[in-house]
Amino acid sequence: MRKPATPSNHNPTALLRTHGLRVTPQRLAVAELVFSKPMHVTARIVHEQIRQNHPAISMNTVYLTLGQFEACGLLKRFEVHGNIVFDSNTSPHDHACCNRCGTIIDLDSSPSASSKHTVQLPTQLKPWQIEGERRIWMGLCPDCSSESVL
Amino acid sequence: MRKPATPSNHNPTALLRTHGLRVTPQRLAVAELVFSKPMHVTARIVHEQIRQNHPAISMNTVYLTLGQFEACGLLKRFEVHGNIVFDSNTSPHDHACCNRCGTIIDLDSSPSASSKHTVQLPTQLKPWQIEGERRIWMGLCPDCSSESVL
DNA sequence: CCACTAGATAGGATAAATTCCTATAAAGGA
DNA sequence: TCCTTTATAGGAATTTATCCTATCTAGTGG
Ligand SMILES: [Mn+2]
Ligand SMILES: [Mn+2]
Ligand SMILES: [Zn+2]
Ligand SMILES: [Zn+2]
Repeated sequence: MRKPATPSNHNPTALLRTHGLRVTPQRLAVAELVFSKPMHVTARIVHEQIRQNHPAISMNTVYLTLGQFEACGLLKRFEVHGNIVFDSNTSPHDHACCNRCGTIIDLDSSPSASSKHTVQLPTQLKPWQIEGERRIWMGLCPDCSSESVL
Repeated sequence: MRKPATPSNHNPTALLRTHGLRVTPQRLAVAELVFSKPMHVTARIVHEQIRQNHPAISMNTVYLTLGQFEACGLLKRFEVHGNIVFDSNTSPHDHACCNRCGTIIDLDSSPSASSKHTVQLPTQLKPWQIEGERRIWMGLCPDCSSESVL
């Protein structure tokens, strides 16, 4: 039995090729990082991480690469506290963000997540061409919440 | 019968005094603008508007003033497309934002808006200290939607 | 009506995030 | 290996928001 031909998300090289992106060391490094597991990253964080192995990688490349991954549908972009955050979990879900430490967590979809989207579209948005919906809970995470009591 | 003693929202001077803010020409001008009706404004927009009558007003003053109004509970702050937006409608409600022209509209609260908050708090957020929840629908407004077809 | 003081303002410096520009480098196909 | 297209690094430019400070003033009390 041979390996399946379908490129796996765990094979960054194949993933890039599948989406018509040239396989460069920088792009590969970013892919290996952000697709290793579901995560929320900013360009700055990616840059800091990648620089450990690619000291010369530029912010520009990081921005371009993340933007391309988004264009391919491999990442979703949202904003929190004025920063652009890229999410490698591309299925629809809500977030909670800690106002103090910046931690962002995924919220499990409600039981009827998919139906919710169609059912709960507000009447006023009928004439709109809605592309997406974003819900963020703001507050203090358990750690910061307990610290603030001290 | 005399005028009621309760300061009205339509009397910016009284509104400022009520909240312990000195009545300066700049502050008054900002108050007259943002409290004249429900609106969504950025510091830049407020600055441009106020400058028509107060050519020397600084962005710093605008930022400070809007921040103070927020601290008083007279404005709510949220973000969209990386910009800070101040909302003079302080009751809880969702928004829709046009990705092309930037228009922001208020969405009528769902029938059980208040109960929704307690009922729908995700289980995962039990250990959190939630301060608020933001929901934004992104897409194209009717105008931009029809233009994009042409 | 005047003087005093806490608070407000203008303007400039600073900071941070993102985009733009361009010459050079390199991936991948011929 | 050569060639064309695309990617990259680095820096400039833009944008937004905050910080700093000297000056000014609203409101208070004399
Ligand atoms: Mn997520
Ligand atoms: Mn609103
Ligand atoms: Zn936290
Ligand atoms: Zn529009």
